[in-house]
Amino acid sequence: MRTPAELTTAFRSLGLKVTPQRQLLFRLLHDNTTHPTAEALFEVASAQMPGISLRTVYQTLTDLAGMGELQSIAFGGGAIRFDPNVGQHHHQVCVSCDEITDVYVDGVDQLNVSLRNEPDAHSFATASTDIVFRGRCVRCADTV
Amino acid sequence: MRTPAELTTAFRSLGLKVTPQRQLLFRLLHDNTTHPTAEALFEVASAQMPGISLRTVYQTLTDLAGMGELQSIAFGGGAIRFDPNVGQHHHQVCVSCDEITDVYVDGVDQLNVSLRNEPDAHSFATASTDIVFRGRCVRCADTV
DNA sequence: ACCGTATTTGCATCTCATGCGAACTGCCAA
DNA sequence: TTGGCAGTTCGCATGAGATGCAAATACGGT
Repeated sequence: MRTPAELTTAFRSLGLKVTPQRQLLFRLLHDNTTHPTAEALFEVASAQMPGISLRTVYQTLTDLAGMGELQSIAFGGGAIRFDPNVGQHHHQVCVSCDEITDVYVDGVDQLNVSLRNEPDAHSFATASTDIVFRGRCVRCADTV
Repeated sequence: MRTPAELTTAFRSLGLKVTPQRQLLFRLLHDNTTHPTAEALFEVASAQMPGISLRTVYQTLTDLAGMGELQSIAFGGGAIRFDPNVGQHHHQVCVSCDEITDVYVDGVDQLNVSLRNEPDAHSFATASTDIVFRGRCVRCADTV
């Protein structure tokens, strides 16, 4: 997503207001690589702004996602996670500690997709491809 | 997953009982390609066995998934979906009608994965790879 | 500084999923 | 075939994640 300063301009030009709550969330999300849930972000935000509402965090996350500034991803772990990296990338998920890491993959568009009883699946118009690698991160590989 | 007959034997040999409810669910799930949610399966089951409990459906789905007879997959759509196809495959999801189709992909193991500031991501021990293609199915491509 | 409108907040509500215990039943053993 | 233990079913309560709603508040253009 864009910088807090750029988001401030973007929000204003859309008739949206830039409140202290939103500014805080802009800062907490910018360059954030932890793929936080709404609750997790709320915890961090609360530490810096006691009293901020979980509802506001949800609201702002929804707004940002709607503007294309955030990607929301649903892994199996219950809550939805938010990713300020909206570029073309994929994810590695550690099955042990749930750490999520952004990864970049070559050759995705060249994958050969086929249905079970047909030569190919060209009839489906793919708009995006999401790849999730599940396994063990370096740290957890040792502690097996 | 295996056939209802095979599952019956498998359950018995594990000390688990084969009830009419379970037999019905075995039948409804075998060769089922609709990737149903627990609720969806409950609806179909209720039609054939009025009074069956949603709780029982959840219970049996959990059991089957634990035995490796079902794969549970979390797309963004809220409820978890179950897939009796436990072979190596991936999914196409129609963003318009939510239809999910199994697809087979070549070359997954040859994908070149890299981190942002490192040559590769070999430090991560990938155990499985899940690919989701999002787009429009044949039917929904027309009705744009 | 004013005022209209967007936002924040807290609470209620909703969905999906699981915990729990009483009643029931499959199925092994005698 | 029957008895009885252990696994199941089922309904209700509970919990997590997320959203609807309305009153009070505050941003920001004028």
